[in-house]
Amino acid sequence: MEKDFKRYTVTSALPYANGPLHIGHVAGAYLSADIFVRHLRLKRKDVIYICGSDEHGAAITIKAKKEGITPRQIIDKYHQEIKTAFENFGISFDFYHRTSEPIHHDLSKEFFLSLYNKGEFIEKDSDQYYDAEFNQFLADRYITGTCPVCSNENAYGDQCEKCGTSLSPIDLINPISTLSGKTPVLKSTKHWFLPLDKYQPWLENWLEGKKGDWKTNVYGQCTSWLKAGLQPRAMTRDLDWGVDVPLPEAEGKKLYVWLDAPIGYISATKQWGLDNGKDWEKYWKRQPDENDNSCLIHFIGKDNIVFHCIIFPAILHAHGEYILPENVPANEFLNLEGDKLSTSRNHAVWLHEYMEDFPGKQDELRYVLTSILPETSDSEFTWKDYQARVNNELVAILGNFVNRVMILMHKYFEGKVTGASNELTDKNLHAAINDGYDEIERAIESFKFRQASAAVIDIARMGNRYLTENEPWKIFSTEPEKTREVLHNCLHIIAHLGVLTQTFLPASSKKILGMLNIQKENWFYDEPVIFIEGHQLNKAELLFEKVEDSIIERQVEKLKEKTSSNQMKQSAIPAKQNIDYEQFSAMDIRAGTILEAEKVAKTKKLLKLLIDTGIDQRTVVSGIAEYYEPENIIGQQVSILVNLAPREIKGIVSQGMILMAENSEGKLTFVSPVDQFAEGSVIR
RNA sequence: GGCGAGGUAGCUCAGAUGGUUAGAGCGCAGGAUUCAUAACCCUGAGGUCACGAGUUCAACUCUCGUUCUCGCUACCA
Repeated sequence: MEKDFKRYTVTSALPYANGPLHIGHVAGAYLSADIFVRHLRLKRKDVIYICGSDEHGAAITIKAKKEGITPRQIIDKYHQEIKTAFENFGISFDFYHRTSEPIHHDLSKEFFLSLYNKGEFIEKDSDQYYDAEFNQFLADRYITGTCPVCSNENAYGDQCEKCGTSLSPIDLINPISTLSGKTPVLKSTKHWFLPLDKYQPWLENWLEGKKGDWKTNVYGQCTSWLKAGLQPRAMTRDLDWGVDVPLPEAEGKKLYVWLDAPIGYISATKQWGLDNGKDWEKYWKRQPDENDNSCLIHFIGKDNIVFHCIIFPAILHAHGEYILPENVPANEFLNLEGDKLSTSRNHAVWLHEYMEDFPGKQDELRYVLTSILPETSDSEFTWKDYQARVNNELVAILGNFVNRVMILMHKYFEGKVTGASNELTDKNLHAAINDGYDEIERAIESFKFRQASAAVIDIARMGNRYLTENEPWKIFSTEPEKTREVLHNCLHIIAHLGVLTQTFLPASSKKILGMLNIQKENWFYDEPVIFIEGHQLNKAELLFEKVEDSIIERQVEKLKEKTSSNQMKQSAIPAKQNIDYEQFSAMDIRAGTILEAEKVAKTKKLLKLLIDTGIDQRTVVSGIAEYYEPENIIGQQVSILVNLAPREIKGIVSQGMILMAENSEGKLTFVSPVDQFAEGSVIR
């Protein structure tokens, strides 16, 4: 950020209100943003930090349906849970809103109408399934049917979860509405598309200007999309949950969740403005004088890059009145104990569970996560690392330094600051602290939060060194005044640590300032550190506690239990509908043997197999290349469905299907006779 | 397969525009010390900077190729 902005509008990705928060979310989009805004506030900048729950979209209605409750109940539950978790963790939003509020619906509609009236949308009619009984169009996920590829009877309209094929509802054989259980009818429906291709030249030009300024991972991802060529994208959906499309001819239609979600940043700001008597438009709209524009920064995870760097800017541009993001410092992903974080596998450290297990220790987690933020590439959280960082850095460096000084002050001077104490008398310390502030400021403003956090600890490290070099405990009996001076210098260092930790470790900062007996809501960077004559310090208390091995072991154990118990649960997916014997016997499954196997060119998963079925030798294309090497499966006996209609895959006609067993992680293994049986043996 | 990001000490990671002996923290070894939560402080060992070519007086840093990891996308029984 070269330019000095008058105002800052900072957002973090809206969490989706269908589940709780885990440390991956925090490390992705919230912690760095929180440090960033806390820093700007201490510089007395005009900054607002906005976020809220994203409460629309099909996934929420599906979840509600599954649990037999309303979408409203789902979002109320998770909105509250998420909001509380953020508060406990010390994420300092100026406003945390939710997209189900009327003000958001109104603004989203206004936004849509504005684009509509400018003629920015392309209207397109297409045939979609319609449930006559429920009198509504069916979103892809509301249709199930037989997958044309793998014959799975429970494939969804957008995807077959068994074989992973991306589908369109039209592809399904025997489509069934999940609402009425009846066969839906095809009916023409109109949708409004945003012609992203039309904005491509403008986007290219705009993004070109961000080269070198934006992180390479973000910029690279954007150019990757532009290179592929942008397509018009539907901004409306046939859904019953979301923001109504504000057109008379669009009854029963809702705005696409990715249109309304980012507008949520704006509507939240609007509500904040109303509540606080502020002019929200100054934070979002282009001002008559360009230098008066607010600096818009989106903090997100890398999965959101395309929406925040391409689609939303295109929308803002099309609207015309709004500012565009100055930067989108997306983080990569955080892994956990050698594996990806996974909500479905329950492989996660949930924020609310951490707060229960480690009450009052939010700063410890904040510190560890800040130290390992996935700023340039994926990074990894392990409990052992958590323990090491807390014990070796927070306890041993920062906490220990403060404690040493406080104890010495009380031991020698009854905790009272007297004599020359207004200023730091050691020039080297003074210079080093100033350098520290500069480094921290530079690092934060170029989104290098790990470096900034380390710089704070370095100041404490310097304090420890200063203490050992001057050894006040040795010289007290002979040079009490020198002792006093050394300790007072240390107090200045502690005060500066109290100032600096406000951004990173807000709760600990309060403790530090409390020990120094300084009452201040905020300690701005430009306020001097001065102790007046006779200033009485409070009692020393420990800032951080050592983390014992047993605590870490328990957490690691807990993680293993959760993951494995979840796998057990997942292995028991519910049974499908009953079929009669005739349907079963219609399938002709035989024992066969793989004669030849080779990778299908230009694919990752496909193997082309030649199978001896006893009846004949035939070619089958199978998506098992990720689990089997071609040369290792020659001679492998398999079960093969021989009377499946042939299908052309990648230009090869696949005649039949190999039966595979699949676990919850999608791993595949052959299903074959236990004993070697002759080719062509019937399986039933 | 296409595209993007990344592969730097045992571990986690830094290393603008190419330039003398490649850095930090942790871990490890040794020393010093006792004010402190056996913490602090000092010293040291440890890397052919994924691999192979090329450009250059000079490459971790630029170009090309190979390979591995992650992501997006395609294909997917």
